[in-house]
Amino acid sequence: MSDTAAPRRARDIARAALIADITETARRHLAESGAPGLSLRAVARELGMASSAIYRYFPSRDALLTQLIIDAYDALGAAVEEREAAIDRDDLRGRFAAVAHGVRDWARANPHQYALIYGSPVPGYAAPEDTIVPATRVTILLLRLLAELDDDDAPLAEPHPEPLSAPLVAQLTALVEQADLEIEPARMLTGIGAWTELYGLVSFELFGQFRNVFDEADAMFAARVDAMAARMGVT
Amino acid sequence: MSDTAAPRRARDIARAALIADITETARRHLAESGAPGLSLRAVARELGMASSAIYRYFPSRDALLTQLIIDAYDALGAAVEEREAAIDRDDLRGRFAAVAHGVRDWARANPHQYALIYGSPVPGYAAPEDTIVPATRVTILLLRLLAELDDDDAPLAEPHPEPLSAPLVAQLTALVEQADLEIEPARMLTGIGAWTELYGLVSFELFGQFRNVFDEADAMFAARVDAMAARMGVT
DNA sequence: CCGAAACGAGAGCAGTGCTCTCGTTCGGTA
DNA sequence: TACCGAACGAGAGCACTGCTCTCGTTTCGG
Repeated sequence: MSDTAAPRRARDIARAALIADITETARRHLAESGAPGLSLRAVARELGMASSAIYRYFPSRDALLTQLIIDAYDALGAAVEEREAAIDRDDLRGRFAAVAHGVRDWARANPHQYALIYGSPVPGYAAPEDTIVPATRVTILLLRLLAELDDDDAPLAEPHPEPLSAPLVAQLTALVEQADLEIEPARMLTGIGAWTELYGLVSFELFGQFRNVFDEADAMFAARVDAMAARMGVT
Repeated sequence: MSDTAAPRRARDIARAALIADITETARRHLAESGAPGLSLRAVARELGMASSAIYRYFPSRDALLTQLIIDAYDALGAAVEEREAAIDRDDLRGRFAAVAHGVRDWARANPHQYALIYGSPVPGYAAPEDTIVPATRVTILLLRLLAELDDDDAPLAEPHPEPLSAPLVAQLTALVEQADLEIEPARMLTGIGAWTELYGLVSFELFGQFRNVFDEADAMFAARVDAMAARMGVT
């Protein structure tokens, strides 16, 4: 998947194909039963191989889960990027809405994969480096939007009663520089707020926190997305 | 715990004490190893009893988890209520900040319990009715705040480019009536946004989504709480 | 062509949730 | 008070898990 070395020898091709089969089967099991229900033995059984043979391809169950996490981040990123790319570049409001609704729609269509990447982490499990790049795909879309808003000098519409403290401004500017963009600190902070509210809404809906509160959350979500965009300065 | 029938007979007292012992031990294991690592057999072992004996008191592992969920909601609710109650009633901003920081501080002190109630739900597990009342304790504090703001006619400071749709207004007013309070729909919606952003921030921080982004989130969190309060009309 | 690496299968270990059975102990009632 | 059923604790056992180790077999490169 992330292997850059081109498989030359026949055995390597077979190996890559089998790895793909394993991840594909595992992904299907994950989609049906969730991460806790993902059983290495069940995957092996479905593929008609001994459970021990799986360990020739994945050193542990965690390694398999890591692959699924990367795949999930990539699938989410691809889905959202595609929706955002279909919007007119000048329509900043439409682009933000595309990102927000893209995240929600993908999450509702793939709840277990969403839970895998945005739910509670497995206690003993430390996310390896391989996961951080695909994890940023959606974030980057939002950051670009913020940068374009900054270009336009779009007026922020979120009140900050207290001026931002110097250390916080330093943190925010460091983040912006790290992304190689130009976004004023206050807008960056507002954007982070929108980012977290977005995932808060989706998580609440998917994890059942809106049960008996918003059994139908479409209108509420759309209105919140509207408000978030306005706060960031999208007209 | 939630038993209202007073234990009279000696056996009932012993039974209640043993149930308390089991939940206490389980809670400790949960705090150390997280929900997936909670083992009925390990709890039994520590209590010096056969694993099968646990089933005299909890019909299943899920039932034990349910008890822990209720306890976690209650612990969070109690912690936040205490902090909020210590603030001058007229200081609405201080009260909101107390709730927000109370949630975050409790979550950071009890990450596994927080994950248990606000993380990804266990796939096969359906939250029983017993959990919904303790789950609302923090929410009720926020709703009361919103109602007081409404009393004061505090001006909302969140832009809503699109007027709220009629069905959404209906949903919101239904929610407000259900809580037996008076809150105008737009403020209710803004409050829900703050509620979700609050938990989004805490979840992101605890679940590692802020790794390499905000390794130190105190200032950012405080600033966001400030902004949320301002949006709802807290001066 | 031959040896080393890769591979698949099977047995096995330690652990899990849960069930069933079998004695024991307790406690309300006759 | 004597008794009988309910509550109880322990142990064995089932089906399952992740993971390891061994032992033949297949494959492929020097």
